[in-house]
Amino acid sequence: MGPRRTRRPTIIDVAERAGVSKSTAARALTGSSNITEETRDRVVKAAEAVGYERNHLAVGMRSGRSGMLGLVIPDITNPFWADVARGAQDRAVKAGASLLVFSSDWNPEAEAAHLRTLRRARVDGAVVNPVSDSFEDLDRFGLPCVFIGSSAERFPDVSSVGSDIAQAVRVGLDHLVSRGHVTPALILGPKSRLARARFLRAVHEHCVERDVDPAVLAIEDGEYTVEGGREAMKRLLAQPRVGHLAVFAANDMMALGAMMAVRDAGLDCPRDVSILGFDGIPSGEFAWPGLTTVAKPGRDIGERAIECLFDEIDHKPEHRRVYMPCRLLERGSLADLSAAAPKRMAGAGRI
Amino acid sequence: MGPRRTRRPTIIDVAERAGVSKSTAARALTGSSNITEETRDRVVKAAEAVGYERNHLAVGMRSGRSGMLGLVIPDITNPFWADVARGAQDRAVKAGASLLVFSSDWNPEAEAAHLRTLRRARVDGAVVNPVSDSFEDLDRFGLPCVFIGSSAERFPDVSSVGSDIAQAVRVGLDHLVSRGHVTPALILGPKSRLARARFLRAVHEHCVERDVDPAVLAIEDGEYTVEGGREAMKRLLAQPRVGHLAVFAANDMMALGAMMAVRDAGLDCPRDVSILGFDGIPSGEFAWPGLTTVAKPGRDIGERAIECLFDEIDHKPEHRRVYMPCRLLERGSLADLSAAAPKRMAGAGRI
DNA sequence: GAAACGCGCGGTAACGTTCCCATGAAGCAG
DNA sequence: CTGCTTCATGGGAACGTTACCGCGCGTTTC
Repeated sequence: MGPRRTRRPTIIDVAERAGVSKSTAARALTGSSNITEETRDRVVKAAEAVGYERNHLAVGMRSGRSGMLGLVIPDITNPFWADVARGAQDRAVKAGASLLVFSSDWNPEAEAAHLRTLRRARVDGAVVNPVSDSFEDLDRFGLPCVFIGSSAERFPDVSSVGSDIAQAVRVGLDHLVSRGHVTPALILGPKSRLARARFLRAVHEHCVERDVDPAVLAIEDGEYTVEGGREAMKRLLAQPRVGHLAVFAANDMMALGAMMAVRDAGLDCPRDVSILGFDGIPSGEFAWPGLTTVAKPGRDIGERAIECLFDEIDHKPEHRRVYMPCRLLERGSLADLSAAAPKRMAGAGRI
Repeated sequence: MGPRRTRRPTIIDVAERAGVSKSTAARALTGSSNITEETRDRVVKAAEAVGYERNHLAVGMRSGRSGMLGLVIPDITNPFWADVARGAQDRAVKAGASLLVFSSDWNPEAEAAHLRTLRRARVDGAVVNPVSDSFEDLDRFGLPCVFIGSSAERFPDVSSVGSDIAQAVRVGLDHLVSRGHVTPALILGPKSRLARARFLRAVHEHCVERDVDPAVLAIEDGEYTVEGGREAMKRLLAQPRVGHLAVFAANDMMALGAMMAVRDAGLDCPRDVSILGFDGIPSGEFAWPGLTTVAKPGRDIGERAIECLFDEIDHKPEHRRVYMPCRLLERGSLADLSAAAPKRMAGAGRI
């Protein structure tokens, strides 16, 4: 930027200008004791005068703490992970640390490469959404580490932060029931995914509590994408049914895809079909109708993960597993079939 | 992670194990010349055996290049900036560098603080979307720097990368015209914004070329938000008009808000009103109808900015101002009123 | 056959910081 | 007045790496 690209002032420059040794200058600047108030003043003034800025590289070398943290997520472009990154960033900045952010694209090799880079950069620790199945790569990391997400459960020795799926499913189902949808159909992810099993287990538990036979729930699987949701919904609509259909999708993208399928079939959401999503991506707000969904607290998860990482770095092994609560984001994709409020629906239709 | 948190091996450990001096080990590992193939092999083997990983902090100290770059954007949560960040990230990784990412929240003080942090971290340079109006903070940065975005034009001495607004407006207007909308209304941002003036100037130029009087175009202003767009569209709809209304919004959020206003008024998009957006945010895909828009190449901008930054770092002052072309993202929010293809419209309605 | 040269390698300094220890002065008690 | 403690300060080492210089050996060149 500026025309001059000159040598940056070091603590020695400061010391010379203040007429003290570099040891004294360092003491003054780090705020340690055993120093005259007058000397400290002189040093601080000198530092300002020459525009001194502590060299974090050198500090890192000397102290073994670089003040940098790593974040490895699948894709910063994905709104959920952007949210996580933002939370992590804010928390790191608050503690005076910097964040090195990497996207792995769900690719184990890229993940391993990024972890290597982080190690070489001498980060103090890292927050990772593990995509690799092999314990190998991740265990080799050898630095303080906190995992994010459901897949983290494969690694019992590592602290992890994630959303509370059981609670989220409960919130979603409670809302569905309160709107009169007692036996919603489910659109789930591929059978290979751990998250699917957890989701389904939570649904079963909820059903048992409410004396509903889980077997009556229609279930369709699909990829965690718009297309996957669209296809799954097509199959659901092809099944014989009476009256209103309610669907709980395990992912907002699938929910949006399902919404498209409803439109494709010439039906209306929420009049004919109610859709509940899961994630809380911003796109859901602009769909028509707005997608009602159970929102994961991405930002909180990011913040919390960094906090756990600090504990890990300081060898305070307190929380090993943190599950953050999700909350309902009510928009317009659910019909209200409950006996308590049929007027609202009817009214809306007739005005 | 692992139970052991032991000292990391240094190049000296490698040298000892290979039975050479650390100079030789360094030569072998940096791939420089003047070394026997056999010795190099021995050193490399030794390095692998002890699990050696070069300490980038030390390298940075010695060489004055930390291999780290900074990225300061308003908000990583914003899809456009996430896209930029992703591009920057990928390009940095490709060059073996790491990216320190910060969000400024359009707050000049936060921006200044982040720039200070980057300087202390000894990054080799930074890519910044400048929010501060004052040249002061930014000029003080004193490191190689590339700006992103239209506001960068306030700083003539700094390289910048942005989208080519003139070209984008042209693409948008050409598409509108090709669909039979010759005199679209405009929804623009606040008068205070630089981007507004640029947008409007491009529209005028286009009109002059096509012998259209720019004065006939209806214009409404609003904040760059959904609500701003909604209000602006309300005002447009309140004006007397005959037949179909076409609108070019200067921002996707505003366009989505406009779409809502159309629905609020009991009208249909694209039957009664056509809407063209500008940005290319993913949410536009899930709106109904899908939002046709002129997409900014966020990822390319990020990549290109990092490339410029490398040039800046290497003192190759080649491109000072780079404008990246935008492209049309055709979805469903435009009616086709052109004489050339009325069959498609009619056909779609009758089948 | 001696000088010159190239090449592989080792020793050392330096990057900027902080921590430990030594030094000397001042204060204080015996 | 002496011996002890206290305290501000300075000197030096160390963190891990690489660049520079010099040394010895083998090869080439009149």
